[in-house]
Amino acid sequence: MSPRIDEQNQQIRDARKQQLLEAGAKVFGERGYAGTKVSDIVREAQLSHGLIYHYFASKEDIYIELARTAFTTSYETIRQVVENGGSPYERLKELTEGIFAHTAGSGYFFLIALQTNTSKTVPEEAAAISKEYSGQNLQLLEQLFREGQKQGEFIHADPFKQALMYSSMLNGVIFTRLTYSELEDFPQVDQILRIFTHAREEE
Amino acid sequence: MSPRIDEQNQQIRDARKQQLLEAGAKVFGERGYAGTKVSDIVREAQLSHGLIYHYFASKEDIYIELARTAFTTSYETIRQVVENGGSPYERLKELTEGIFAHTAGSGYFFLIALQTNTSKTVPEEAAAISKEYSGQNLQLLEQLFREGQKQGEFIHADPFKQALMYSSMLNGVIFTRLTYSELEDFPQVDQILRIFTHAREEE
DNA sequence: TTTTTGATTGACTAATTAATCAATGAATAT
DNA sequence: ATATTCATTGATTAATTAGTCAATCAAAAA
Repeated sequence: MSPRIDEQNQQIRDARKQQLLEAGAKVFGERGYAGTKVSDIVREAQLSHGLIYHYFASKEDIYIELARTAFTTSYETIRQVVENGGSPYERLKELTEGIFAHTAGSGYFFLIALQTNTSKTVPEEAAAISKEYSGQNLQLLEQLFREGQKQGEFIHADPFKQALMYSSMLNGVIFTRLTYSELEDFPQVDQILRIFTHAREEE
Repeated sequence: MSPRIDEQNQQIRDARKQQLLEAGAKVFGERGYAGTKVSDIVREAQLSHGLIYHYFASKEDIYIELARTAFTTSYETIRQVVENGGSPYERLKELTEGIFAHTAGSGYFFLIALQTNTSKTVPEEAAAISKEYSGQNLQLLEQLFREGQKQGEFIHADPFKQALMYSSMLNGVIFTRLTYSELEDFPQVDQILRIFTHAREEE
């Protein structure tokens, strides 16, 4: 009776949706929400214009789903490392290296998170998600800095500001690296972390 | 014969153009090129929709003029400080403090320069200007790091990468500060510059 | 082979936004 | 007062882009 069984249809649907999300991540990341046309996404995905509306209600909808993914994964990444064992410095280093490794090839989800955080033109719901998670991420980092200061590994300074400084710096460096992707050994994690630690000549 | 003398007309024209450029800087900075409507600019400037086309050929045109201003002034700022007297560290510190002071209230020109550098949706001519000046700015910084390393003030590392690191970090921090503008004493310039100097406990 | 179901297409419509232009307004010399 | 010139307006047109939908296609059961 059915030309395809449900499971097969589900597989097709999953694959197409994934294809559209990946294409969306790329073009939204590169061109921003307002700068991206629906036609850009479907061209990247090599699908027809109409099909995107079979899987998403609107351009806003696909962006919101991407933003949600970006924030939940970044939060989980940070939480896992921060709640890990090891000294605060070790955890901060592991986190930093992990983030750089993760954004090495394509930082599209990073870019989506960043623009969702900062742009006034993203869908309202995405901005709301961003606000929620950004605060949580900062709290995790703040706690890490607090511990590191208590244990004497980190210099004393307002932990919240240190968390802000850390994420600012990360944003800046990752952003730059997406432009100069051919550079090897950029950035040097140890060098960056010197901002937060006590003086010591080289590692 | 003439209802207004040329000089008067010129004054009016100058004032209006300035008004539109300031409004444009604000909304382009906040919303990006693609996210900005011509109606956003004229609303901000409190002028009629039609008038913007009396002073600029197109939305692209006004953006290009803003981008040019952003890049020429940033280049001049950097050049002046870098070619100043003082040790490399002193000059780097002066530059950094100057940039933070300059972008304290509204960093609209900073934001325009940044997005012109990184977005794929800005007018082609603006992107060309950006490419030219960004390279020049980096060269100035690279030279400063080279000198600082020669004189022993700065740690040894590829001067180009240090210049990139410096500008990345600046971008990240200024960006963050535009969101958290209520923060006092953020960032601490001395703390940032520790990335580039030899170990020493506090200043 | 035929039928059925749901994915897929792309021409079409609707909505948004850039750009135009005929009409108006404000200031000043005559 | 009137005439002149140029800045200014906003309704209108043009161009772009989001979203729709009737028709088509592909795969498998009957």
